[in-house]
Amino acid sequence: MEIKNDQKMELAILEVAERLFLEKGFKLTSTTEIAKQVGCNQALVHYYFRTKNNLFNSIFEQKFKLFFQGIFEMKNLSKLQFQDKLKYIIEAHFDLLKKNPRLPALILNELSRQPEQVNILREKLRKIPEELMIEFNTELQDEIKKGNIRDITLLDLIYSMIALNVSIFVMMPLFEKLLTLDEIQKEYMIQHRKSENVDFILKSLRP
Amino acid sequence: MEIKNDQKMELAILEVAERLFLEKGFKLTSTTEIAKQVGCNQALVHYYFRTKNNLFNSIFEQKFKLFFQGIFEMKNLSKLQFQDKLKYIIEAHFDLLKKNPRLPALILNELSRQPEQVNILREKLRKIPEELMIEFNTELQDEIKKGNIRDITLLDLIYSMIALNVSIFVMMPLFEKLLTLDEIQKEYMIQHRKSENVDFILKSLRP
DNA sequence: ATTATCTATAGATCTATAGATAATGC
DNA sequence: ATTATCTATAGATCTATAGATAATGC
Repeated sequence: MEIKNDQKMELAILEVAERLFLEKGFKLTSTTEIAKQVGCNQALVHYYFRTKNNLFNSIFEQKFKLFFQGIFEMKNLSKLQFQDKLKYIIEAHFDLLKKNPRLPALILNELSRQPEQVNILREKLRKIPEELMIEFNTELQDEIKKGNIRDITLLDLIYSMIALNVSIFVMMPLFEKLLTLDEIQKEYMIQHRKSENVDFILKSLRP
Repeated sequence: MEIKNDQKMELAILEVAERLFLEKGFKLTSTTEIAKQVGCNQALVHYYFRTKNNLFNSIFEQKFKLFFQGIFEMKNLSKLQFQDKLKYIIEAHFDLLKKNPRLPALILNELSRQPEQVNILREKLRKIPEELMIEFNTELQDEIKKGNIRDITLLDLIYSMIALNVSIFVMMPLFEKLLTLDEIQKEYMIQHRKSENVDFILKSLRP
């Protein structure tokens, strides 16, 4: 159907698989359907990746890393004052989710499969945000001492951010079904949520 | 294996099915496994419910109602002042989730199946909380006018409550895997989260 | 020669039903 | 007689592989 010349077949399989795995999760995605949507036969999927598990893992690992390291990837924010920095982080986190709206659901649903895999991921996680978290935490404690924000632990703050940010994307499919939203309404809701989350958190942190 | 005399078989099937559907969702739960865990043969599951869909729906509908009407079921709270009432509602919602920790995931994952079902559920939803929401909303607007809390819409407030409350239960399986929590740590986290959510919301609502 | 793609198929599911047998209620 | 339970099986998947054929790189 499509023109898939050269060595692009492997990439095409990866692309379709990524989309389907994000949509339906591991078990509900069949190599048969992947092949159908790619436009090749089902055996070819196994030719390149041998097992469905391999195919899934090569996608999942990369997405998993993206999700978690993205949280604390604050580049050159050192000049900003704390409130603005926090606002920037919340918004960056939100934007990351907006670009990968089905990612949280995938991680939450699929991490229970494969207990061995969890250990590898745990290690990968541990390395990434350690220094950044410590750095940000000292800043947070400074601001609390200075009386600029109320007393709160970094973990409680992060939880609130993740909960508020992730929820809109996790619940959006439900809203779409129940409220029959069109694209414009959906986009509006998402934009509103972004500013509202920042506002809600900053207001809660007032001394 | 177990003693299943009398007409208790149907109930036994429902119980096991409920647990498995909540654990694994519709498609990943087989009538074969339900039967195995009940201790009967697979045909019996179909004898009582004919199709797997029927079995699922009879469970899902009831759970779905439970989840949504629970949010606004504030009994004799009229005497309390607004802040305390809000605290009570947040905690009641949290407790409901604690009793049904896998329910949100089920609803989020399974509502996409069966578009016909959605309409029925939408109707059921519409009736329940209408008056309660209006009543609570006027109270909210009163408090804002009196200057007791900052300006916020009811929907934004409800979103924050649901997002903060639901997230801990949706994310808990992930935490358990990644942080290898035992039951005591888990219970502690949940209790902490309950009081923290109330605190976070009330602090954010200060004028 | 090697690599990519295809056809065909074995072996595991899983749902739903048909038809036999056991248990129960008059 | 009716209802509950069982055995057996048809028909749909689905994953993974074997083996044939086509395409590509020297």
